[in-house]
Amino acid sequence: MNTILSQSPIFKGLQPPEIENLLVQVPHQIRHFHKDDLLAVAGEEVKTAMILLEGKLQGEMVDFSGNSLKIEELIPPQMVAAGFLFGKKSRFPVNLSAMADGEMLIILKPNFTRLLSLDNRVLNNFLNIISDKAQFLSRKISFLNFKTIREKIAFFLLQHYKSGFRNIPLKQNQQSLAEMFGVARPSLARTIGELQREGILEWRRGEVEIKNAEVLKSILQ
Amino acid sequence: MNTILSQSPIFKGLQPPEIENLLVQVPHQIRHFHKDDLLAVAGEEVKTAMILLEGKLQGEMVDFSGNSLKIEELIPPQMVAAGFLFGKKSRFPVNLSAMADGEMLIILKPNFTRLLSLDNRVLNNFLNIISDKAQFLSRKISFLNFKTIREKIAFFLLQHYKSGFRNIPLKQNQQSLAEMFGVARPSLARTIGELQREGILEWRRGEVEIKNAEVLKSILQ
DNA sequence: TGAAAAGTGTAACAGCTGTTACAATTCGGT
DNA sequence: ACCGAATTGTAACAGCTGTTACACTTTTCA
Repeated sequence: MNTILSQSPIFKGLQPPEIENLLVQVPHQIRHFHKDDLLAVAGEEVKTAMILLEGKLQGEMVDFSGNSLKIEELIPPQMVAAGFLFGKKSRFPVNLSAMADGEMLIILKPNFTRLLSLDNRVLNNFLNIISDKAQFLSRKISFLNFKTIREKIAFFLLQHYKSGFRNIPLKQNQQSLAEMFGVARPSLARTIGELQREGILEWRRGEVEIKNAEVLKSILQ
Repeated sequence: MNTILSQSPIFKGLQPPEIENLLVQVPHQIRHFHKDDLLAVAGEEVKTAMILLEGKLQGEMVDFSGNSLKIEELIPPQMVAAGFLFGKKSRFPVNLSAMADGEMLIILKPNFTRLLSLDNRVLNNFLNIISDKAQFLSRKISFLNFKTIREKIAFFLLQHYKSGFRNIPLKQNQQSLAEMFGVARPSLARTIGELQREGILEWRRGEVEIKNAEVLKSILQ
C-alpha cells in the first residue's frame, strides 16, 4: 500500500518509510467497495479524507430534473473530495459512485488535520491539491460555458491534440462524453456526424482522427 | 486597516494586535486601484496573495467568442483568487477588474507561505477559504447546468426567499444578472416578462416580489 | 432642469438542442 | 460463432435561446 501512497499527490516527496511512520501516528482504515456502489450522495457531510487506492470512481451532479452532469472520474492514488473536507459546509457536491471494485484509505477529519500538522510537506501537498481542485472546477465552468456542442467538441479535441498526434484515443464512450459535456447523447452524435461530413474529423470507436485541425481551431473564435 | 483585517476570513479569530504582530514579520504592501482598472487577465500567473480592503472587484470569464460570464463579485475583506495561489498552474481563471475605487493588501507568495506557517489559526482559516472557494465553484457549476432560464431564475430567487420575505432586493441590474446566468440580456428579460404575466412574480427595479412561491418551486422539478 | 447615459420591455427570426423512437453496428461472454 | 447487450447513427419535431433592432423609461450628472 505504501508504494501506491508514495505516488499519491498528498504524500509526494515522501519515502514509503516516512509515510508508514506518519500513518502509525494517525488512525486510519481501509474501505472496500464494489462496482456501482454509491459511496456518497450529494449534500452528505464529508467526514473523512479519502485516498483512492484501487478502482475507479465518478462524481456526478444531478439536478432536480434528474439531468446528470459527470464532473470527473477519479483513479488511484488521487484524493477524493479534497476540496470539500474543510470550509463552512463540508458537503459532497456530487454523487460519488464506483465504476469498478476497489478500496480507499480513509482518515477522519480531525485525524487528517493532525496529519497535516505532523509534516509540512504533506500540508503543502494538500494546499496544492485543493488549489488544483479549484482550478479544475474553474476550467470546468469555462468549458461548460461554451454555447454550442461544436465548440465543446473542438475544445475537447484540441486539448489533446497539442502533442501533435492526429489520432486521439477516447477513453469514454459517447454517452459518457455527453454527460461530461452536459448535453444529450443524440445531440452529441448528430454534431459528430456533421463534423465528419464536413471532413474535419473521423470519429471511430475508441479514437478520433483529426483531419483538419485548422477548421477545428476556427470553431473556437 | 487592522480593524478591517480582523474581520477578514483569513485573520478570523485573531485580535488586531496579533494581526499587527504577524504583519510586522511578513513583508507586504498596499495596492491602490481605480474603477474599471483591469487588475489581472485570465491566464496571468498569480504571484501574490491579495486581500481586498476597500472597493469592489469582479471576476469574469471570457471565452474565445467574447462571451463573458461573471463568476463573482468580491467585497472587503475577502481574499482574491485564494484558490489559485497554490497548485500546479497558479493562474488567474478570470479577468479581474475593479467595479469601484479601492485598495488591497498584497503579499508575495513565499511571504504568504511564511505567514501560514507562523500562525496555525491563519493556516486553518486559509484551508477553509480555499475549500469554500471550491464549494462555491462547485455550486456555480450546478447552477449553470440548469437547462432553462426559467430554472435559473427560480433557483436564484428561491435561494433568497427562504428567509420568508416576499420581497427580494436585487443588488444587480438585468445585464449583470444575465452575465451571472450565462445568458443573453433580452432572453432574461423575456423570461421575466413571461413569469410576470403568469402572476408568479413582480419584477421591479431593485427588487422582486414573489407572488406564488409554489409555482416557482414546481419549476425546479 | 435638461440632456445624455443607462437600464428595461418587446418583437421577429434563425439556429441549436432535447426528446423520442428506432435502426444499425459492434462488443462481450459463453 | 452465436446471441444479447451495449453502443452508435439517424430522423422529425417542438421548444428554447441568441441576435438584432428599436421604443420606452429611469437615472445620472452637468
